[in-house]
Amino acid sequence: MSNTILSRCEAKGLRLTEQRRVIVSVLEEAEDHPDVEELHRRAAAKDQGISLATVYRTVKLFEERGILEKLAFGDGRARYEAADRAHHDHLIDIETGAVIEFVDPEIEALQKQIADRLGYDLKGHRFELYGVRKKP
Amino acid sequence: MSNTILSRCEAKGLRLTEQRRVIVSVLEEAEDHPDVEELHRRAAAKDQGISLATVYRTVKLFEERGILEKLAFGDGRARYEAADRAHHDHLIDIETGAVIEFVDPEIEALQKQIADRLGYDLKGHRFELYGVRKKP
DNA sequence: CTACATGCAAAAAGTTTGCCTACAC
DNA sequence: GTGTAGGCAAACTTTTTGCATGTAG
Repeated sequence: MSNTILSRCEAKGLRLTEQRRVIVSVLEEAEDHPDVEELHRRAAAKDQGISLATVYRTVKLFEERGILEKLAFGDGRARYEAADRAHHDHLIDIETGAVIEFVDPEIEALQKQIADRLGYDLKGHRFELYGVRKKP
Repeated sequence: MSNTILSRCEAKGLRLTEQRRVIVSVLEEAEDHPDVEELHRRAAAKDQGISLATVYRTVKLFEERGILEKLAFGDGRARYEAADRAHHDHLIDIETGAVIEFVDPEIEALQKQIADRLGYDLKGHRFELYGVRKKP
């Protein structure tokens, strides 16, 4: 089974306009966590006519449909990443804003235990650590 | 040693104006995670003349001085809590926005291990889990 | 053909700032 | 008395929305 953002859009019956295809390709290619303006910049580089409003409407739609996840890292901007990726967590550098992804099997297991204890289901959960780079 | 927000303001030599005293008392009394508008509402209820701009300036100042921590839970608003409280983490209910605080010694230890491995110092770190309440 | 998506510009919502007055120290 | 804080309103930033037009299915 294909797990691309595009295939998930098709599976949900979303209308595949030119603009959405471009935004999807930008998302597929992104290896970082661009905010909406950055997504727009990259999309507009591929296809001039895309408006910022369309990018906002598209990421919001994709989030509602479970295709993207919205992240909030404390600066005032929303960031998005594909929701179907293997689960991972984030370490955010307080000073530079850099985001490091990591996976730790033990912390994954603990997350489930804690959520269970509190009566919660970790649908779309994530783990965010905020720190500063150690001086060597 | 007293660890109230007020005593930390004094320790940092901050000028204690009437408005700051009121905002501090609102923060001391808060058991939830009010956003800035809600802080302003509560502060204005105690002392009419406090402006929203002052609340913004005050929480920003307190954050810079390490007295408060800024939280971002995905809605577009900043929330603050006292930075000197015993460390704890947050479980955020995706559907209702409710925030549950919890502490787990194992996850605390793992956080430090992971940060160490990645070369980070967990200054002002926190742990946020996003989930949905289980249907019974 | 028709419902839905887009562009543009205006409006909202949240936050910051300039300027002048007021007050803590 | 002096430098810093506050009030007010304007500005800024991020996000949403109304409306007329375009287009995917």
